Amino acid sequence: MTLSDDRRAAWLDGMAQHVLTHGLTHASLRPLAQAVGTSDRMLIYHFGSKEGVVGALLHHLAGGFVAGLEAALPPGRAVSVPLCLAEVVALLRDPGMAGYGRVWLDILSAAAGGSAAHREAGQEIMAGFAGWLEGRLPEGTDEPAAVAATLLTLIEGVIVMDSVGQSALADRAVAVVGMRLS
Amino acid sequence: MTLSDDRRAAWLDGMAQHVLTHGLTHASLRPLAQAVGTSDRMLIYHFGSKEGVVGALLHHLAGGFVAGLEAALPPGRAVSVPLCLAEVVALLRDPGMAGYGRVWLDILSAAAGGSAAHREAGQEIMAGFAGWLEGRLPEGTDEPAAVAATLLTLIEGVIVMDSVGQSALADRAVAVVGMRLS
DNA sequence: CCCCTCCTGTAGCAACCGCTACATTTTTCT
DNA sequence: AGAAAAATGTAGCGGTTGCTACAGGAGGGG
Repeated sequence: MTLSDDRRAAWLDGMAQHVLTHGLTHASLRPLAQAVGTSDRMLIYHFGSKEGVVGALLHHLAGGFVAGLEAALPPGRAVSVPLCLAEVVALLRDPGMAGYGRVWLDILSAAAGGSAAHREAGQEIMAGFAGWLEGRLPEGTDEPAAVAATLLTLIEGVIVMDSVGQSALADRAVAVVGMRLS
Repeated sequence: MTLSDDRRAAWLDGMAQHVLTHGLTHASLRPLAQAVGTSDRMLIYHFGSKEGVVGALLHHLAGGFVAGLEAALPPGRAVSVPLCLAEVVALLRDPGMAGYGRVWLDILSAAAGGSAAHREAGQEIMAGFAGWLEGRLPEGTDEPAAVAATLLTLIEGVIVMDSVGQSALADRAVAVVGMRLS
C-alpha cells in the first residue's frame, strides 16, 4: 500500500463530496485535487491515472449510497409494500440524497456510452440498492424478488421523471402501483 | 432566415445521426461539423454558438424520436394494457431505437446538471412520448392518464435497468405490472 | 461598373484537459 | 549517520475545447 489508508479514505470522501455537488460528468483532475487540498500531480501519482481515480471514486460512492440509505431509514421492515415504496421515494427525494440522484444519472450516461468502469459501478450500486430494498419489504411478502424488481424499476423511473420536472406523473405512477401491489 | 431551410434540416439530420451513434455528452463542434461536411466556423456562424447548435439539435431529436415511434408501431390502439407495455418496451429495445436510449440518458444527465436547454428538451421528448403512449392505450381504458403515467414511469425505469445490464429485473417488473394492471 | 451584403476558408487565441520530466524534500531502513 | 525509497512541488507538453479576427469569394442592386 503506497498511500496510507486513512488518507486515501479522506481523499475519496472529499472527492465524493465534490462530485455529489458539482456532478461527475465534467469532473476533472485539478478541481478534484483542489477539493481535497492536493494537486492533480498527486492524484495521478497515487491512483495511476484518471481512470484509477474515477474507479476508486465510483466504488466509494457506491458504498456511501448504501450507507446513506441505511442511515436514513431505521433498520427494520416496512409495514406494507405501498408504504415501503412511498418511504423509499421520499428518501431519494430528500435533499440529503439528491446529490446521488444526479451522480446516478451521470453514471448511467457514461455506462450507456460504453465505459466499463461506470457500467460496473452502476451494477454495484444497483445490487446494493436491490439488497437493501429487499430487506425492507414487509415480512411474508409473496415473491419478494419479483416485488423488489418491480419497485426497483419503478423507482428508477421516478428518478428519471423527477430529473425532467415530471414528479407529478411519477407520483401518480407510485400511487397506482402501490394500490395494485398491496 | 439566414440559412436555407433545407440545408439547415440536412445539417440537423446529419448531426442527429452522429449524436445517435457517438453520444451527446462529448459531442464537440468539430466532429459535428465534419459529420455534415462543413466546419465548426460555419456552425457557429449559422447557429450563433454551441448552445444554439445543441438547442436546435435537441429539438430536432425530439421530433425524430416521436416520428420513429409512429413509424415503428402501426397507428392504432393496443388490444390490452399489458400488451401495450410489452410492445413499447420491445420497440425501445430495438436496435433502430437504441440510439435514442443512449442520447436520452445523456440529456437526463445534463438536465440534472442544471442545463436549461436539456431540461426543456427532456420535457419536450417526455410530452411527445406521453401523448403517443396515451393514444395507444386500448379503447375504454379506465383512467387513461393514470395508466399512461404508470407505464411511462415504468418504461423509464426499464431504460435505466437496461443501461446497467439489469434487463432481467426490468422484464420481471414489466411482467408484474402487466399482470396487476390488466 | 462598383458597392454592399451574405457567406466561407484559414489561421489562430486563450483556456482547459490528462499526463510527465525533473528536481527536491521527507521518510524509512540499516 | 548514510543510503535508499517514497512523496511532493514546479513547470510544461501535446492535445482539444469554444470561439474569433481577417481576408476574400459570390451575387445582386445602384
